[in-house]
Amino acid sequence: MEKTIPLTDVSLQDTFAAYEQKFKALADQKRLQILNLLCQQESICVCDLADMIDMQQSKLSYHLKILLDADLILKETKGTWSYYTINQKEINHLLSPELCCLFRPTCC
Amino acid sequence: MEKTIPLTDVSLQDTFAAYEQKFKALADQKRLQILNLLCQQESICVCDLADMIDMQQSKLSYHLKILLDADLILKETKGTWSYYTINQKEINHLLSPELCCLFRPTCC
DNA sequence: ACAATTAATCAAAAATATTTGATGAAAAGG
DNA sequence: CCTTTTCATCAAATATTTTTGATTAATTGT
Repeated sequence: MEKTIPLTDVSLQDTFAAYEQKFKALADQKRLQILNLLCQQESICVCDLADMIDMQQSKLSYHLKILLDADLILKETKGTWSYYTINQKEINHLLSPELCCLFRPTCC
Repeated sequence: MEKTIPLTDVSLQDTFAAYEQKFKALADQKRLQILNLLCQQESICVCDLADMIDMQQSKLSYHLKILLDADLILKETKGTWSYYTINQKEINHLLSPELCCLFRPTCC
């Protein structure tokens, strides 16, 4: 007979999988620095950000994609420029008020 | 001439490094499941936990060490048993109230 | 039309993290 | 004592993530 798994456990596993992706995105110094900057800046384009954190463009795009896929940042394209902003709602849902000054906007 | 870095930036980098470790510890489904269980249970020993999540002992010890090193859980040894508890203070410092039911104790 | 700029993507290499099974140390119980 | 239980640690194998440099596509300014 097959091993059965309670339905509630299945959806809990899905929940953990979703949080895994978000915490993975947060689990990197460089990405935390990016969030910290986006948190103070309204919106920044890739080339400006590359200057600010001294990181080559392809590497920065890689890290931005990870944050974007985790829904922690948002992207708006204007012409050849890509402007990124922090996803305030998602960050606030995830992180404590104590982390507000570093990563949560509108807080301090 | 050497490139100089402002002092405040140096300590910001240290802060990001510290959070990187904590978010890395959270960035795994199995570890989130462990935290979720510890959150409801006061304290659990390794062998009971191994049964609960169906994971071999050496693997579980590996994951527990990562959570312990990140200060997200605490360990107390009694005889041959190791009992682990959630580090409520640290978890509360890190995660939002919205995540209370999954990972923050005393909340729900 | 052409050259330059912006940024995403790709494949290969390098670096890290995880899994596995075995071993060892410490304590418990007969 | 001797056997069993509990749990941490180790080295090797595997898997995943990150970095790098090159290429591509779209757009801008001349």
